[in-house]
Amino acid sequence: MSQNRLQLIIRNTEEIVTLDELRQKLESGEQLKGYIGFEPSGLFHIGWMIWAYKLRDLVNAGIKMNVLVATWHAWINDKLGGDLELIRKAGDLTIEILRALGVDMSKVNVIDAEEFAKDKDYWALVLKVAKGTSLARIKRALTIMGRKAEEAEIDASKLIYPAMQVADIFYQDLDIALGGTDQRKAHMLARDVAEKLGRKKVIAIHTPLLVGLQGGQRMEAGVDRDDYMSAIKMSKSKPENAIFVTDPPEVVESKLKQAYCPKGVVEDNPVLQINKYIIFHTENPRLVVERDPKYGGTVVFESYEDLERAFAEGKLHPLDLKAATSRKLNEILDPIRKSIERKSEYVELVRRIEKSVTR
RNA sequence: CCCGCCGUAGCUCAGCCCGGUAGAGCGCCCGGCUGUAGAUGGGGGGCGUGCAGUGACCGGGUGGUCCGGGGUUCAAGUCCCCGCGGCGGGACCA
Repeated sequence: MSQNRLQLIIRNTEEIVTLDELRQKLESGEQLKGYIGFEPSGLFHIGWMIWAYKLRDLVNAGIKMNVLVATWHAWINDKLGGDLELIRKAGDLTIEILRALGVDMSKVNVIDAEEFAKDKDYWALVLKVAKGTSLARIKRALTIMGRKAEEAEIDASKLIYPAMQVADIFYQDLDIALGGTDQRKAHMLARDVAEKLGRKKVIAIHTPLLVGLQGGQRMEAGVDRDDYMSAIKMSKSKPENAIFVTDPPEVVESKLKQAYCPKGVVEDNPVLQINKYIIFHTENPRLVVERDPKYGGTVVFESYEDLERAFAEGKLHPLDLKAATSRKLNEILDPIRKSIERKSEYVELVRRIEKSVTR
């Protein structure tokens, strides 16, 4: 039984830090607490489904999960034009989509980061964390440092961000922190500082990240304004880099059609990755490729490995792969779209967020 | 979590590679130096004492669980293993 729980927790993850600790905690039989934080920075893109499914797994494995709606954090990172009200709403929408994705939200504790910010003890923790590390270490944990951060204008609040992330974890007194591998730095900082402050050392569970549709860059919800401007300048027909769960079927189709997917190339191939991390992670992990008999006829892949091999060997044409992927992905997204469309306020909200991100 | 560097006197570090009596600089303490106080006829000087001051100065002195625990060896700061602590870097993608 506990073996099954462990399997449920670790399947489809990129890494567990550490597996031994997780195994021990599970065996201890105590009620474990975990969390995932997300920045309401735009629409829910399909890359987020990876951690959403993992959240579902953790809930089903009996872990008491908190979902932290990181409104302040998003605000610090200038998301959605720094409009805190809109950030809050985007958070609500995300929660709604998690529900639609099959996460049992009745068992999940949704927390607004603003609740933390109201408590002076929280800020005391932030300071203690800051005291327990070095400036160099904090800078290293800065996610935005990745890009052209050297020149980028960076206000001082962004230096506080990592300390807040660590304080978030301590404040909730967690056993498990869930996130994409981009959260690794923050989680590791939390583990290091935990030793110093005599706090619980969280187990970090990291899910893989999806590359953007153009390959290379990661699928990012809040498309950078400058990037976007230069993108539309260069070419009007250039597809956006991400597929959102709220995209209509034909948009999904057209985005995928234009996605980076050279024949036989596996590396950084977004279409393959969608199969690997989403389609083959569902309860129905198979891909049906319908083809004209003159191209070899319909094939069914029962495992991602088979699919990748066929593609690498050139036995599967990118167009066929894209078509099949669109069909399957739309099948998966359909119930989510429907549940959002049922409420006109959400439809309106999607439109607003869309505008705000890209403007 | 992974990798690397570091941990030796109060402080900054050398010594470790190549095993054989633990070092330097700074600091600290004592003195050298300057000033000053002090019942006696006046004046001068010396010494001792107290107090104060002073220097990239000169003497003299003070300095150590060599991070901890094992191991190898006749002998460990030095070599090997396991830890702890500090720092820096890495960690999907760029």
